[in-house]
Amino acid sequence: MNTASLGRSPGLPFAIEGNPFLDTSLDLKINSFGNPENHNPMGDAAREDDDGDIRRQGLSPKQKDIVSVEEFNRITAENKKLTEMLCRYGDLQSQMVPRKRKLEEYEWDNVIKICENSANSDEELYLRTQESTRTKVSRVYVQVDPSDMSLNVKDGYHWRKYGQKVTRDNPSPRAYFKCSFAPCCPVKKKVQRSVNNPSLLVATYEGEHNHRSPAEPKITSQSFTSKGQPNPVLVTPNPSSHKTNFAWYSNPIAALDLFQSPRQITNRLAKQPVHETNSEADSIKQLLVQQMVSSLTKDPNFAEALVTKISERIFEQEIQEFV
DNA sequence: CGAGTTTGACCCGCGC
DNA sequence: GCGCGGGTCAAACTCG
Repeated sequence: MNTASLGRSPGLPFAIEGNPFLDTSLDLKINSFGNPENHNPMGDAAREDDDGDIRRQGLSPKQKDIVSVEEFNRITAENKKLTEMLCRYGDLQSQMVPRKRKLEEYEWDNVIKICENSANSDEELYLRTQESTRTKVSRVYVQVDPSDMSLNVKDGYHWRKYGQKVTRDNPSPRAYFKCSFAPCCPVKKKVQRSVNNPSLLVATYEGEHNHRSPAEPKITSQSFTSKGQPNPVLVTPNPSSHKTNFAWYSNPIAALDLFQSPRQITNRLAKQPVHETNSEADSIKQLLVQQMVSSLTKDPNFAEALVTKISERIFEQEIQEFV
């Protein structure tokens, strides 16, 4: 079973998809977290197992050597902790089912509106990752200035362009890049303008980086407030480079503040027209879902922050309805 | 001078 | 086998 078939986990707004910015160990935890049938500490080889939990007996002798007992125990404990977090989330969510709409729906709608609403920045970045089967393939959508004809997607990595082609289904040329940060990094990416929206760059990443990100994009702390207008702005590693809206991708905890209360979002939706196509909206939803999932596994503070944020929302909603 | 880009040629898989 | 189209190579070129 590959991650592409996971879809959303039952009861959760989470979809597991490929992510060029995630390291392998994180993908392991995401798979385990998103679907119990995908516990897989060894990647593709162990993924062939049809059994449920991580089971060392499902691994080859060589794989058993690689996966130490300590590592296995550590992952198991980590998964248990994450499962508990999920249970807490599920309990909280179940309390909200009688509502007209579930919190998650409000949240996703809000994320879409935020994307639409940040058009004043130099570049807007909203991402969608699209998991392929064995090789990591993910897709990133970057909205840029339509007058900017370059096919440059700033994602923190260093790329060397090795080719450009005009494809049949799109009049815009497709640029081919290889990761040049590490000499033997196998990751490639293709960048091409969307055929439907020339201001949208579509970057397709293939493979996984075998090195750490040279510099994770950072966001300004004031870009996110739970009260004010969210305006995610990226401060790239190079201060002289462009600002990019890369925010919830690089700081998911801050992105939690993007989730507004249902009432706030309803007001927001009433004021703003929807420009997004359904597919693009889904892309953004999946992006944020993935971001949240990855952060849930990667950052121990994120799970607590998520639970806290949901609790706050429930409390806030109760207060509003009481008033 | 080194690193990155451009661009025509070439390779290869696929459908007919 | 042939043509098509996507992907890659590599020499020439550009730029800092």
